[in-house]
This record gives sequence, structure tokens and C-alpha cells, in this order.
Amino acid sequence: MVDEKKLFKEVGGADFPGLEASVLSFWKEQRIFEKSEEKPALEGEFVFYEGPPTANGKPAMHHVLARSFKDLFPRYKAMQGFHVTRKGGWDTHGLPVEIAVEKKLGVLGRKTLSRDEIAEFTKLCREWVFENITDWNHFTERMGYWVDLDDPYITYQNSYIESVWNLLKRMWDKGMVVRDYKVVPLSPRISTTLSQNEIADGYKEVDDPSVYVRFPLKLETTPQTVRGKLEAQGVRLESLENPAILVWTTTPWTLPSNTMAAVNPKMDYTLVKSPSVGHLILATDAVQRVAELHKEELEVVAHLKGEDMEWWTYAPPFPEVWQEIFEKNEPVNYSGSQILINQSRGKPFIHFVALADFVSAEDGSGIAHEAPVYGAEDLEIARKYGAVFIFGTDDHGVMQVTGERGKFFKDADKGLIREMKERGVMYHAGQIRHRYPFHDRTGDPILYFAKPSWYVKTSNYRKQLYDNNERINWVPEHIKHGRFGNWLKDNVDWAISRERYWGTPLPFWVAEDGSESVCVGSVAELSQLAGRDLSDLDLHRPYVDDITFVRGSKTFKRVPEVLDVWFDSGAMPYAQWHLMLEEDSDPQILGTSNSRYTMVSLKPMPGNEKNAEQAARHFPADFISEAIDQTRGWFYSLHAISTLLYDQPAFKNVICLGHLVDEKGKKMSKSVGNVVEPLAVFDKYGADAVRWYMFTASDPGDTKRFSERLVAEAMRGFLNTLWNVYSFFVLYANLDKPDLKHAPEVNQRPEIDRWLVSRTQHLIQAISKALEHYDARGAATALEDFVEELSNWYVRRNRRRFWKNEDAADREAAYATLWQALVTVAQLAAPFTPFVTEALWQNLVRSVDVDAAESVHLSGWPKADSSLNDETLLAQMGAVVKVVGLARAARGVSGVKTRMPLPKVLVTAPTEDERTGLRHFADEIAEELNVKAVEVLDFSQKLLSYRVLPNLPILGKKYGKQVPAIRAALSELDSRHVAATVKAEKELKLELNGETVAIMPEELLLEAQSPEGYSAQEQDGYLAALEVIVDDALFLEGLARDLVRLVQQARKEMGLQVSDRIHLTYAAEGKYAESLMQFGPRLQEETLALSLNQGQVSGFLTELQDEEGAVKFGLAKA
RNA sequence: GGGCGGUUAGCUCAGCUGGUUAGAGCACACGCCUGAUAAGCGUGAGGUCCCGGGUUCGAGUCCCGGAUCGCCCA
Repeated sequence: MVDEKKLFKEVGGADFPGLEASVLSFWKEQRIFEKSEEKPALEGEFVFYEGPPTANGKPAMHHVLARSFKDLFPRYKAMQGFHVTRKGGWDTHGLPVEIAVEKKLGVLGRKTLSRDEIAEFTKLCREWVFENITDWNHFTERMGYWVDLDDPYITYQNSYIESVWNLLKRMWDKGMVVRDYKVVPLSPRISTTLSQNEIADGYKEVDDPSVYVRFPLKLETTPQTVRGKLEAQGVRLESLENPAILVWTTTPWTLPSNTMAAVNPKMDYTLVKSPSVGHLILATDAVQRVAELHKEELEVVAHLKGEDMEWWTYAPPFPEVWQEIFEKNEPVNYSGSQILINQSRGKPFIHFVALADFVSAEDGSGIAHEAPVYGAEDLEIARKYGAVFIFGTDDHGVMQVTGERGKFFKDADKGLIREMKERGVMYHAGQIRHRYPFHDRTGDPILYFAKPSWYVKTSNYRKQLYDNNERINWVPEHIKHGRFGNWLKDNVDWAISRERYWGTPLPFWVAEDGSESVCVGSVAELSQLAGRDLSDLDLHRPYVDDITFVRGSKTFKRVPEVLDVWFDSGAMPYAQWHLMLEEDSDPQILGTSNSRYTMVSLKPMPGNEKNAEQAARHFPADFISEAIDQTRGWFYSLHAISTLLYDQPAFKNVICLGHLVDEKGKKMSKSVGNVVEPLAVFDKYGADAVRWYMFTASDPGDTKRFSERLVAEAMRGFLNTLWNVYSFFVLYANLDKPDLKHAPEVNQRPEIDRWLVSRTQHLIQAISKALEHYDARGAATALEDFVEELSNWYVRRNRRRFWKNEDAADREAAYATLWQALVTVAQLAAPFTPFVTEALWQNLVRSVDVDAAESVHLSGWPKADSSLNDETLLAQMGAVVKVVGLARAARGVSGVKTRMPLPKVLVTAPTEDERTGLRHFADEIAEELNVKAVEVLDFSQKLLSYRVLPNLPILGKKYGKQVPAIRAALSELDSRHVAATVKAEKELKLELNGETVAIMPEELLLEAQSPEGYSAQEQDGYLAALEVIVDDALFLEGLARDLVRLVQQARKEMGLQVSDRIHLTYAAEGKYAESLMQFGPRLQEETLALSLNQGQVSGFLTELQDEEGAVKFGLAKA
């Protein structure tokens, strides 16, 4: 049914999912997103970076969370006139893809692959990385996330890889890239490095050996401090019997690889005498425990500090291992250069005591055995002290030394313990129950093993990393100096190599003899080195591995590792534009003053100028947002790369989101089966509702408990209320056809309209301010409060002005005011809930003004007009709302229902301004409360009494300890007298223990107290007191209102339109008959009845009977 | 083991620099209002503000210690 005279499209009940579908097709057909991208950058560029997801997994609810925030600010800034490039991106390399492919292939873990197998494997990775791309595209569109997926950056593309190489080359040239050992968790049987995530779930409670081994000390190396301290305690070194340190470990199989023993420098150690083995040194806190364990008395001989023992050398349990290696001079088994370093310093390079803070006496003896290649901390100590390494196993965990040669490392423990017993160095061998990681796919215990790795020396840039972080605005703030700041402060070098297949290959080519290495920074450079054009080369393994070249007389081959995927993602500010820079003697400064993107000593490579310009324009980011786990992931990699190369942060503002968990606070995971499918929720409640939930559920940084129920709540609280106001407006506007283009001037409109206008200006300011501070929740809450007030105060109060209002000017004012409020809300809420706001815009604005912006998202962000602001009016209306609330509560208590008119309400408020407001809006109050008169009380009224309260924030600071006495004294006084004193602005004298204290008026608060004989409620100085006297006239009027309600209900049941006219017939007796005699005309007016006749009732019937009488109505459509 | 964050009504969450009687929404019970409303309003019930110390005239708020949950790291 098309009624051409209708101003607006009719609005029915809210169907958000349906509405969203039509908005989506509108956006698509009219290219609205593209148009927003094409809009000129009036205010400049607002730079946003898309943190790339992997399309390998499926989109889930936590992606809605991140993307809600990632969509909000670009939309907001675009409406403000900024240009926002929203380039999509995909993270395509790395472990998840490899594992997914392995699962499909049914391969258990990775084994060493041949060249052809690598080719097949990487081919499958490339194909399957976009396995769920269709889901992703659909999901992205459905949730209303505006991002350009037609031209995204993809980390596996050659151009992307080449830019990453370029970055690495520049780090290489600055000496930031080094090769060094790194202890990694291995799955021994397949000799595969595992990630922390892969072993996180593999911890089991197991029984392991717990052995205490004697390391006999070499007395000639005794440090002077030890000698001195012992002598001071009357102990002569030479008189000791078999002196040894007592070393503890749970991994006897690493003892052949022992190169140091570590003590805590700050801990106390004790020299004891054991009846069974002679003198031992162990931690003081461990003496008792060890004695009990070994069931013997340990006699305390002397005390030492851990730090005293540094550099003391000892004889290891398996001296022949080192002897053999040393004689064979096998460079692979130890780092020979360290021997040289230490020899030149005159220090030992093996089998000595080192100091380490991490050593504790909680378990064991308080002296730790150190085998550098089998523990990250051990390796760190070895580096610090220049100790050598001994590899006792190969990287499959097979023993290469001792009589246990050829055995799996865990199986070697027994034999080694037996051997040490025979050698007389085993003090005590027991067992300990603790947690140890296992590889869940092979069932093998994890082997921690030092492998050569490539590092970026980020630790050399700790200060820069930290200082640049100071320039970043973090939401929530605590991340800045907490999680992220601490991480930067304790920064360790970034291990960038991975022994995998599917990743950006490291562009390092090493000469066969290992003497030289080259970092390749571009395909052109590689072509030049190789002597042939490699433009078409796939830069992945195995093809890139095929490229070798000869320089000098040496052949160079690429190292086998690929790059940490976090480097890929952290490189996106440059690689997404395929930025390629080179050293130049004539450096250029790229970028605008806004971006401050200066590239010292660098210029774009030939042909790369345009890309460089793009990259410069989009650096650094104004805003990024991801979940909190990215502090060590993307946030860090972005920050590290930009700091090392440009000494500045890569992003200025970041919202760091908390995780989404299920209703019970449990992590959502596929295995638990508590994952909520986003599309299903979109289809039920709409994407707007889910987005709104994400913004309002809790602070962005907090963990959020997700449930459908909460989404439904979010929908009801905001979207439904907004929709109701909207549909109310459209319903009546279509009947009255207001001329919205020629609305009365605001200053000509009634006060309540000016109140709403002012309230709207306030809202614009509040939302804009909140969003400028990246406070999405503050903005959303302000919107929600506004819409609530719009619906339950403005519309509720003004219904009649929209409904058969004969006063044209008043009617036009009401329509214009409500229309403007709705349109403003649509604009302000557009970045949050883009669909429903678009629907409002199209119907409310586009249908009235063909010249208006095509979409709410192309419209300009509303600007507050301060001339329309009226603070006094806002405060006054606030008081009105407050006392009306109190009066309604008073009615509830009195038991007299609202339909029954009451003669009077007494009201008051704390300030004169507010009381003026109450007087001003007396008619509103009277109507709302159904009372005949409103009386505003102030101090002059005798009726009112007061409660006197100390104004503690002021009084407390001034009087401190005297506060309790003052409070007591105040309660003794006559409140009427005090009130009069305060009212007269005079000081109040109090006697406190003979001392006189003068209390100033502003140090006291007066609160109105309910007068006698009224039904009253009071709060914070506001008061409403109803005079509950119902005389006969009021009673009849009240009944008339009951009857109006009865007929209205019947109209509704008949299915009449609000504007339909009716004819009424009735039969009545008792009080109802009386009431109708008197109020018949009003009933007619209210119910749109053209006639009201007593007698035979006909048509649609409705009736009422109670102790007051009976009535029967017949309704007929006119 | 370390770091960061959380713990307030049955549930989800507010509570600003310490200040009087700790709030909202949902859910529950009762009542009211309603020709825009899938809504609204009111009343009631529901709180050892995780626990223990401390500072203070006064602590949900600040300090110390502990418990517990989550995340990150080891």
C-alpha cells in the first residue's frame, strides 16, 4: 500500500536482522564504503592499521570484539572529515597453517622434508591458508566492519616478503642481526622445535630423580674471601675432609654436560660436616631438610655468603667427558672463542661456581647444576661468565657421551646414578614429583636444547624502546608501564629464526666454510649476486633455497630458517605498501610534518617512489586495537621494528582489549564446546546489538563474559528504545505532516523543547570528547542515557503535543525538536551501530531532504552549537525529573493510584535555581503526577523542617579529629535554629570541651524533611509531599480517567488505527453514571468519539463492575 | 616462580582526587502507568564491598600481607 502523501516510510516493530540485510544491500549497491574512502581528506589522514588475522581459522566472537573497536574510530574520524585508509590484511605464514596442513595430510609432527616434499608442503600451505576466506568475507560484511578486502596486504606475497627483506637488510647493515645459541623446547624423536603454545598443554605430574651430588672443591682455587671468612671462624681449609659443594638436579642425564655450579649471591651457605662423606657446602636453609632426607646429623662448621664462592673450581662427576672433547678439539661441541676470552682474563672457563639470582633453596641444596645447552637460564649464565658448552646428547636426545652412549636421555638417568655412586660422588639419590612438559603428539618428554638461532639485538635498544613507549596513549593506561613497559624494560633479544617451511625465508646467505655471510635486501640484489634475473622467483622455500652464488672463491647458500611471523606482522606499516629503501648519501625526508616519518640516510629505490609516499603518508598509525595478548605479539613487533629503524613508535593510540570468555568465565574453546557462533547471534539479535554489547559490557580492557542474554539486554536497553521513539515519531508525523524545513526558531519553542535541544548539544560535546580520548564506553553510555531520557521523559511528557494538537506552532515545534534529536542521535551513534542509524537517516532525513548526504556515514559529524546550550535549564529540568520520581514513589506508598487526582503536591530542591525550575515547570509536574496544584517550598515556609548535616569534605579537612565531637554537638542543637543561622549566612558557634568553634554556613548542609500529614519522599535535599485527600469531585474525575482507559483499551482490542473516530453508546449505574454525566465530553475528546449516547449499547462491547457501580460501553467505528 | 589485571546484590557491571544511608540494569515479588513502546515507573527482598592487618576523625576507595580467577612470561 503506497500512500504518496506519507512523509515517511511506515515503521513497524523492530526487526534488526532484517533491517541490517537491507542496509547491507543499500551500501553495496550505492558503493557507500567506497564513497567514504573516496571522500577528500578535508581534515587530513587518520591512519589506521589493520592487525592481520589468519584466514586459516574461522571468524569467532572475539573477532567481533576487536573489529567493533577497529570500525568505530575510523567511522567517527571519517564523519569528521578525515580520510581513513582501511586496508585489509591477512597473516598467512606460520605454525597454525603448517599444523592445519599436517593434520589434513595426516602427518604426525614434522620430519625433515626433501626438496620436493617442501615444494608440495608450501604449495598446500598457500592453498589452505585461505581455506575459510569465504566465511571471513561474509562475516566481515555482516558485522558491518568496513575494511578494504579487495586490495589487502598478504604476508606471503613476493612484494611483502621483499619489503621484509629490505627491513632485515637495514638491521643487518646496522649490526643488529646476530647468530647465537638459543635453548628451545624440542620434541626429541622428530627433533622439532616446538612453540610455547604447543607444550603448554603437555605438562604432566611425573616422578623424576632428585639427586644430590658432591662436586669436590679444588682448594688451590679457593677465593680469598672464603679463605678469610673461614679463618675468622677458626676453620683451616687444609684441615677439611673431602670438601665439596653439594649440587642438586632433577636431570642426572645433563650432569655429563655440567660446566658450572650456581649459587645465589645473596643467600647464606653453610659448611657442614657429614659423618658419612666429610665436609659439604650447601644453602643454610637446606641444611635441615637435607639432613633429614639423608638421615644423618650435619654438624655446622662455618658460614659463607653465596657471593663469596664465585669462581671457585671443582671436579665434575664426569671429568672424562670434557677431557675427550678438549683433546679432540671439536669446535661444534663447545664455543672455543669463550675459552680464549676467559684465558686471556685469567679466569676459568669450565667447572667453577657462578652467581645467579634465580637459584633458590626451596628445593634441593641451594646449589644448582648448570648445563648451558639444556636450559635457557643456564645458557644465560654461561654467556655472562664465558663458560663453555658441552653437548651430551644430539638433537634427538640420544646420549653421545659416557657409558650410556646411545641411550635416550631419560633412560640414561639410572645408569648415570649408578656410575656416580661407584665413583663416590653421589651423596643422595631420591625422587621428586613435579610437573614436566611432554609433547602431546609423540608422547615424548620435551628436550630443552640449545640450537643456533638468529637474533635481532633489541636489548641494545631498551632505552629507546622504553622512551618511545612514553609517546603512546594506551587504553587502558596500566598496560603502558605495566605489562608492556615491564616487558620493554626487561627486553631480551628477539629470536627471529624458526626451523620451519612456510614463512618468509631469512635472506641470509652464508659461505660454505661459515666465514662470511650476506644479507640480501631485494630481489634485484639477489639477481645480481646470482647472475640471472630472478624477478619471477617465488620467494618461498624451497625455490629460494635453490639460489646459490659464488663470491670470491666461496659458494654462498641460504640458511635454512624462516622468519618469526611476528616480524611479518610488525613489518606491515612498510610492507603493506611494498616499501623499498636504500642507503643514500643524499638522504630524503619522507612524509608530512604530521607523520614525522623521517628516514635518515635513506631514499626509495628506483621505481619505488610512489610506494614510499604511501608508506610515509600512513605512518605512524593514529589508532590500532587488538586484544591484550598482542602486547608480546603485534604491539611489540610493530614497536620494535619502528624503534630500531626509525627511533619512533609505530602507533600513537592503542586500545588493548580484554579477552572474551563464556558466561561462566571460562575461556571459549572448541574442545570445551562453549564457542558462540557470531553469525547465529547476528541473525537473532542483529550485528548492531552485538556491537553495542561490546562497547558497553565493561571497560574495553576488562575480560568480558559473553552470553546471548547480555546481547539481548543490550538490544533492549538501547536499540529498542531508540526504535520506539523513532516509530512514535513516524506514526504521528505521517498523520500531521509537519513542515520540518520551516520549523519554528528554537528560541520560539516551549521550554521543554529548548531543554531537549540543549540536552542534545550537551550530548554532542560529551560524545565527541569521549571519542577523542578513545573512550568508547563513555561515549556509548552517554548515548544510552540520552535515548533513555528522550523516550521516558521528553516523549512521555509531550505525547499530547503530537496527538491531535490544535496549536499548530506548538505542534511544529514538537516535531522539529524530536526530529532533530533523532537525527543527531542517528549521526552520533552511527559509528557504533551503523545499521539502525542508517535506517533512521534514510527515512528521517533523505525522505525530507534530497540534498542530504546519501548515507549517515557520509554525513558530517554534528557540531555542538553553544548558543543553544542552557545550563540553568538543564539543572532545572534535572530537579523536575528528580521530584517527579520522588512523588511517584510517594504515590506508591500512599496506595492512591495515579489515575485518581490529588489536590496538591509540595516539592523542593536544594538550590534556588532548581526551585525556580520547579516553579517554572509546575504545570508539567502537575500533569505528570495528576495533581491539581504544585507548591514549591523554600526556607520561608514554616511548613518545612530541616535535617542538619556536616559538610564533611570541607569540615573534615578543617577540623580533623574534632569531627566526631562536632557531629555530636550538632545533633544536640535545635535544627530550626541552625537552619535559620545558615540561611542568614551567619556562623554557628559550638562549645566543644570548653572551646568555642565557629562553624561557617558552607560547612553545613541542610536537607528538607517531610512535613507532617503528607505522603512524602525525600532524597539528597529533594522532596515531594503529596496531600492525600480525595473529595467527591476528584473521585469522580478519577473514575472518568478509568473509563477513558477502559475505552482506549477496547479501541486497541478492536484493532482501530490511532486516528479512527468512533461512536460510543453506554449504560451506567452508581458512581460511574455520575462521573459520565460530568466528564462525558472529556471522555469523547480523549477517545475520539464523535458521539456519546446513553441507552442501548451496540458494537464492540466492554464493561466494568465494582463496588462503585457498573458501566457498559459499545464502540462502533465511525 | 615473576609481571599485569580482576574479585562490590542471584547474574552483568558502575562507584571521580578517602566523606554522611554503596548504586544501575537484568531476574524475582507486589503495585502503578500506558492509544509510541517487545517498553516505562514505584515499592520490596537481596551486600561480612574476597580475607587479615595498618594509616585516618572517617576506608569499597590509600598502604602491607594473603586467598582466588584470568592473561602474559619463566
